Amino acid sequence: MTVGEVAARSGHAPSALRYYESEGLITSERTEGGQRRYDRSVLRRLAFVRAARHVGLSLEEIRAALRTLPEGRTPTKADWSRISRLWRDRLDAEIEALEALRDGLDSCIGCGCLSLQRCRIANPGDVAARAGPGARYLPSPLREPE
Amino acid sequence: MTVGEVAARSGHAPSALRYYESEGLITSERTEGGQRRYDRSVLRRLAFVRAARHVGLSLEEIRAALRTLPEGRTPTKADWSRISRLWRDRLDAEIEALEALRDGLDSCIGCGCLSLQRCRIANPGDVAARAGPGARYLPSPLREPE
DNA sequence: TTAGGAGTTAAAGTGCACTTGAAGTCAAGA
DNA sequence: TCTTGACTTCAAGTGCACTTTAACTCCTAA
Repeated sequence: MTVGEVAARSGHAPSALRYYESEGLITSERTEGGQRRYDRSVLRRLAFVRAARHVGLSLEEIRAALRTLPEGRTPTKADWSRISRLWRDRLDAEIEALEALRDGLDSCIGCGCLSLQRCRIANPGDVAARAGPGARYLPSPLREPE
Repeated sequence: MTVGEVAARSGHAPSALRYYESEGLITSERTEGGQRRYDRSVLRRLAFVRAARHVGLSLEEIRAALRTLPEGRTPTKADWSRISRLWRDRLDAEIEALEALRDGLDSCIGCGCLSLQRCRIANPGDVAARAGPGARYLPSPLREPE
């Protein structure tokens, strides 16, 4: 498949495909003339990339996840499943944080207080405290500013 | 209050305070010598800014929200409450989208399929379709790429 | 064979939300 | 008064994830 075909079928822009390749997320063969030709399997990788982006993973993290795919053989369902199961935890954590924020709204901001010391919304260290060294890539809405 | 004091008490870096002022989110008086002096009310505005950022609002949106505060009089609880009630809808939408994604994981990616045409995770147009012209500022994990 | 749509590269640009740096000024305590 | 830490501005830099541009080459249908 050509870049244009993959772009159309995957929904990623051609420039994004080249970028992903430069970042080591996907690979391609080349024709004599130097044009890219993709294996069908790239579509699944790209689907994974898109889904992972939606879950809030950075390209860095996605690259790390894709690196755990087997080199020689075609990835199986179990391979993809193993990788994507990690998202579950992440999503649960995000949902939990958002729910805490939402419920806090009713009791705290909903009442108009916005107390600086006590309010967990205005001062969400406790809600997002997990965003320590190990949580660099939490999606921005939940990430604690420096 | 000086910049340093506000920074310490609000948790925003001094550079961020200057940036917010340049962006019209907060204001300050000046001393004879040109240094900033802040009113105590700026702390509440900054608390609002921080909370709104956590909810995923852009500075542009926060500025718009702050513009609806009364010019002349001190904002009341009702004023803050009115503004922050909008977040509730946003949070609900986000939580809903994340839950759909999470539940989809179990049935779809959990099984390893990642089907391009049918999978709502790999191809989340239906989940995130709301990210049309009016939803520019959905937090990145839920925003649909162009 | 040839026109022209599709592809190539490297480098620069974009947008957001800031931070950093340089060079200089202010203000408060000793 | 003097020192020194805190402040000032403006411009440039940062990080992520790409997109755009320019100048050029490839490949396929007519």
